[in-house]
Amino acid sequence: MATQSVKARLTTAAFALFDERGYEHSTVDDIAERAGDGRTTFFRAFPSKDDVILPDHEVVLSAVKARLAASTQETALVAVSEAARLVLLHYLQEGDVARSRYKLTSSIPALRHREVTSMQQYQRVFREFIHGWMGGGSETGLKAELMATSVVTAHNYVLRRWLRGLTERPEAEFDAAMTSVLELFADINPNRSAEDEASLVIFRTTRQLGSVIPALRKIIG
Amino acid sequence: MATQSVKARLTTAAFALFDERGYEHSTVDDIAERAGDGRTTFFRAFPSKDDVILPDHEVVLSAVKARLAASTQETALVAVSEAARLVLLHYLQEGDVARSRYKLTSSIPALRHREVTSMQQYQRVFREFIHGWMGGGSETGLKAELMATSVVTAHNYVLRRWLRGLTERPEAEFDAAMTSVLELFADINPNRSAEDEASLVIFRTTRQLGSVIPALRKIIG
DNA sequence: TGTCCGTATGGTACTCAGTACCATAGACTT
DNA sequence: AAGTCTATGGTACTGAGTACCATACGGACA
Repeated sequence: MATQSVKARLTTAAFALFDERGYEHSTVDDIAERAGDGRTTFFRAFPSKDDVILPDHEVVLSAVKARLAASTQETALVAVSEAARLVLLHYLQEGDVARSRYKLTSSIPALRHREVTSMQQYQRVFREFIHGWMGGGSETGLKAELMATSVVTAHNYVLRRWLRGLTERPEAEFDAAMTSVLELFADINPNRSAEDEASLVIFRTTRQLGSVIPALRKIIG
Repeated sequence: MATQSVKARLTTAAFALFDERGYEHSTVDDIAERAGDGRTTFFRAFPSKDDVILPDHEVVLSAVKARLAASTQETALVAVSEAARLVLLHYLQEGDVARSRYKLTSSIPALRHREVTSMQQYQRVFREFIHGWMGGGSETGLKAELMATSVVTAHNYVLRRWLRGLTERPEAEFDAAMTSVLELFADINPNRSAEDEASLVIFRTTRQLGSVIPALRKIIG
């Protein structure tokens, strides 16, 4: 065990104890002792007891930031989608650990708070990135925020379905969810130019087609 | 002061102390003492130290639930909008108290967590209501969640602008924000029937209008 | 080999939030 | 007047989080 890193040792010890006795009945002393470390070492590795259930949050968050930073103005939306995908993939790779965590965060308020906070951090990163992509003006502030929360919400929705065992194809569902989110905001894509696209909008009206066509012809010219 | 309720006494004492010494340097003992109460009384009024910052969260949350419950299938969207408005109005009525809280939640992580949690609770109420309105099927789960988060996000966006002193007309901005959110989701309104509305969709194409009209005429009949 | 130094770790003592339990003071009933 | 119910205060305890100190380990250098 001494070959593992401090964080890894403490994390496995903590998950084992939480599983055996529950979260509240496992003290930080217990966790440190089972890991063969001192209490002080625990608090050096994790700022608080809660943080042991999301041991590599910082790493994933950095990966998200890096993925976003590596994009251009044209590939921004792809970057957003793939950055969110990174988070999902991390959970999928964790497998049973992610499931154990889900059990804990579902039942212990303190841990749910911790998880919500981490999601807020992702959301903030996405919001700032999207707002910057839109130019950063005050008139796009709300739209950027709506888009960021929607991306995170879609991610969480698919993640939760997978954690509950409701889907065998989380990645496919994620892609579908992300597509529908991006479609929702498609009209505010600042890269879309009127010239190089064949946009098409349909109105249905109670008026006869013949009475509308002259006006249409006048508009299109 | 003895005429005030326990909660009110403790709240004013807490805000005063937080303002003087800061949150971390005000212990629960200090707050209770200044309010003229015992420490036990504090924890009977508030489940934790954090909660003193949102003393009537439960009341507002109940009001939101009540407003939603008092709606019909047809007035659901109005109810959502007005329920969210209730939350905003409560903050506006608080005035400087809301501003003091904003200063605290902006700088103290523990209090920010507390506020985020309360917003999550609103979001949950909206999500369940909207999902029920949509029929509760699994195919509408994501849409309901997106809509609920968007409503809360729009509310928070306007609220934060007001808290920062960026707007003199928070209610008008709220209405505008809520309108744009509801427009965003307008196509998934389950009450909309094809018969009694004049829907209109426009496509722009590179083809000449004359070459498209025959096909259009064929469709509309 | 011995000394020096920076770093990682463990231990101790303290503050304070949160819980459990008990005692008492009013208020209201019968 | 006795009894009961509720609100409150007090005391003692657990455990998270912090500050500080001591020591052990490992490499650099003489």
